[in-house]
Amino acid sequence: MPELPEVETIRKVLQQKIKDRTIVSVKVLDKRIVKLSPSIFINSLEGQTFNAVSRIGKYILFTFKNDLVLVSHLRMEGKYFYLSKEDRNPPHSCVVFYLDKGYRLCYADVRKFGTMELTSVTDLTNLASIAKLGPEPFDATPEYLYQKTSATKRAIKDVLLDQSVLAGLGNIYVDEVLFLSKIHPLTQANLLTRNDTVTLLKHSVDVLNKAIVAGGTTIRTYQTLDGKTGEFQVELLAYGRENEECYACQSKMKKIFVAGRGTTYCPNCQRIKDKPLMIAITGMVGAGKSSVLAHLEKNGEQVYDADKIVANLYNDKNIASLISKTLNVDLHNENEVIDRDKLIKYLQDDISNLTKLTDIVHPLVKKELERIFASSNDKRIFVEIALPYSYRINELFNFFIGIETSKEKQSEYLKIRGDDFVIVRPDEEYFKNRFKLDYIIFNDRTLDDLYNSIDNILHHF
DNA sequence: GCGCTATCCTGTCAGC
DNA sequence: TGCTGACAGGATAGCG
Repeated sequence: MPELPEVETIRKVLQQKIKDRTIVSVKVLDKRIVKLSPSIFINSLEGQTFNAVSRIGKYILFTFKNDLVLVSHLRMEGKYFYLSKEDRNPPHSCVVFYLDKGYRLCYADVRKFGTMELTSVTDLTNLASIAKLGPEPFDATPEYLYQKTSATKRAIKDVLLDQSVLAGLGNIYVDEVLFLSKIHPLTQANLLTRNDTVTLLKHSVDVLNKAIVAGGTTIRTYQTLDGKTGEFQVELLAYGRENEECYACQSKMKKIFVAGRGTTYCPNCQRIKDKPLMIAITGMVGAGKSSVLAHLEKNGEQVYDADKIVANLYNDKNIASLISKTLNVDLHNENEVIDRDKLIKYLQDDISNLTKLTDIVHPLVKKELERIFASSNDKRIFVEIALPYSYRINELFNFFIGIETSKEKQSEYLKIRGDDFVIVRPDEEYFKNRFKLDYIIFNDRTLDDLYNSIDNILHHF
């Protein structure tokens, strides 16, 4: 996934290898890469001599001695190989440039996302892909960035990825820049201050410069055409560090999806301004989640119970109708809301019905929690939720507290409650995701001990 | 016009 | 062991 530092590293090596070399012939092995007729592409390039290799944003520009420019974008997996007579073309070769003295410049692209276009030096800035590029972070001013961010409500991560705003940053470096700037990736761009844009630009320039010195970042398959890999991955502070400790505060790094991109951030260092912290209280069935929630509420905290949200959904006529219609089964009672007895029977008839139901209900719970989050003025919100990791509901939460108890205590509790048959799945789910939790409380003593344990955690938020 | 999502594409890996 | 589906993400088309 080459971004500006990787492209710059590749450009430097290309410049050394192919300057003043002449293209004897060209073979287009995959037409999808070349954005014009292959025959025109080939005829235009044969006999041309490379003059310089430059770069704008993530685009590589091969300039020839007759004013022609080959504009190449590597997208996700594009690579150049400089090969001698004896070397075989690498797998997934798409375009081969046969050079003088028997050498070849080969473009290979596993996923065929890369592009090649032809233009002239004079028309370069009119080429659509180049014309819309914003300045690189090295050339942008805080005033420019502030003008761009204040004009949109999009998430700041989305804006920084937009090449028409700033050219050169991609998913990896945006995560790094936001981490260093202590800005949450989902922060609405128009809520940033001018000082924030100063910080963002400063860190953008710093990160890109450091990565260029390190020869780029090798996450998956990136390498330069002389086979070297980048070294910046060892310096990454955020990208790809989900569930690892934040280098600044030791909180567990979280992963969410922003603008369809995997995004890693620190929930403690990168908080959304003026928005509450969302803290999930999860854990084993019968371990004391509800007691913890009641204790927090008594102490003036804002609390919600996901089970109550579900119960409210079942009592909503529109939702009840949607559930019955989607599942194609009558679950109404005479008041047109969900009938609990019918629902339990429906679930007992076929265990796979549970998944069908949660496919409808869990996204609605997520929506309701999003609404609560968006409209709240509280400092923090606690939500008791048995399955926070399904349907990406976890993306709403900054921290997770797990409550556990001994098997003996749990069975005692379940005997009193008398419904242990439904409990297996939540506990399985809980233990599957246990390693992602920020705090775990083991509750096998008194209620006061449980309350003390939760109170001791609160000062972290 | 803005904001969001699907699409392109294939190797890799986790889960069953 | 082998199959399936999710995921990786830069750029863009298309939809509401």
